[in-house]
Amino acid sequence: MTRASTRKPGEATGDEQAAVPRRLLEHATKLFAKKGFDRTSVQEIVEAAGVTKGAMYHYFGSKDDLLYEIYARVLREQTRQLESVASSAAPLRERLAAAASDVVVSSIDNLDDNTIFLQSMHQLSPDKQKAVRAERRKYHERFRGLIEEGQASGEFRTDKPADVVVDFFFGSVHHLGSWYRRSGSLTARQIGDHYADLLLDALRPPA
Amino acid sequence: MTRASTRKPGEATGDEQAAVPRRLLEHATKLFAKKGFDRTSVQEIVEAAGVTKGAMYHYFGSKDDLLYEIYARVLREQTRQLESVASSAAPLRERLAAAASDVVVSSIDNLDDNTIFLQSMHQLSPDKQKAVRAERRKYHERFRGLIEEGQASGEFRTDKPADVVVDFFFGSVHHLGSWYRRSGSLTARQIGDHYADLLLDALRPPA
DNA sequence: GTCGGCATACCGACCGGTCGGTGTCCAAAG
DNA sequence: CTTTGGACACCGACCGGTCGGTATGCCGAC
Repeated sequence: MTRASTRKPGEATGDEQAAVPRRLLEHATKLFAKKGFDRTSVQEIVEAAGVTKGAMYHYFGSKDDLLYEIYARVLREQTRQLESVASSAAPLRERLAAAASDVVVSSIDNLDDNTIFLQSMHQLSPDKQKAVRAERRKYHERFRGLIEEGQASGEFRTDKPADVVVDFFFGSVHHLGSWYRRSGSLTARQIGDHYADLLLDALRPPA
Repeated sequence: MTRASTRKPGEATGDEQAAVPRRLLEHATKLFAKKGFDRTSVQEIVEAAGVTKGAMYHYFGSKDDLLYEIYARVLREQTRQLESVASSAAPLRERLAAAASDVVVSSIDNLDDNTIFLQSMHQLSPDKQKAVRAERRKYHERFRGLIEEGQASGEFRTDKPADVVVDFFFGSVHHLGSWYRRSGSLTARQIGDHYADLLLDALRPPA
């Protein structure tokens, strides 16, 4: 209407640059994190993204779909990152420390996604929830593999089951969103290194 | 009508023993934990509790109120328990280990309340949310005090800020509900002791 | 002309909360 | 002993509003 310039779909137009699906995902993420999934209406999302419901239901099958896409993107990214660090040639302790610190930093960088994961996972439809859980599981198993490697080599204590340690650590990571504030005195990397130190030292064989 | 026996209000009647407010709280807890706060309708709660909406709004001011009462009860109990352990005469390391293990056990015993805390806290009205946060904060500060005591005495490492360690640990605790299953091979106390060990060992001064 | 890419109007379901009533018990009056 | 009155505990129909989703139409590009 008001905007008469010819443009190819998906191309930038100046103020509202990104393609429609991207904008929807972006604003949905922010709103879900701030108000929760159920309390964010589709109307709010499309208004924030500057489109209408028709546009949204043109690209996404449902409100659930939106949430699922947000999850899937984050999970893919974190899995990719872990795989890259874990399979490097560095010594085991360094690989684990890097993986631990990295996941903290990336969780802080994307605090919104993290918050959503925490609060809204259980509101997904059962089958989509299953898909997300399976992906998350793969991630945890890869991480656990690092710990088991250290237990086998004698570098890490063996009196604590590796899966308990993994759940222990990722509990901490998932909860970053509930207390970390950017205004705090510590940077994301500092927190990440602290967390990695705590994990590594907790894994030292007992005296 | 059908029940003609004389009884004092609040007294057991056989099949539906507990008083109405108690029953409401109990069933609300289960439903909130299973389906989330927003997805549980007042109608469902009162049906599960075997009463009507009129009864519920007679005892509680709102659906929010129900949630708040659930929180408050758990927080009071955990605070009481921590205070009792922390102020005992035992050596510091034992007090901290007991406090850590206890909070894990109590969190597992009341997995539902824990789940709700995680998922629904942000859906409370702002002022009630503030009240809950303040109470939670007091709890954390008491716990942090134990760690600072050990840092001052040289028993614990001082290169990690105590509040980071507290958030690290309680992240793990709050997330128990997302993975712990009663069908698993470890008892609540075993998990608690594992977690306490990990915490205490992570706090050992570095080599 | 027809097809993708939206906009707009609208539907039916549901939800939290309200409100006028009802049964029961107890205590004081007669 | 009987009556009365009213406090308490609860019932359940109902209301205003909101929400996810859909049906239909328009419009420029090819």
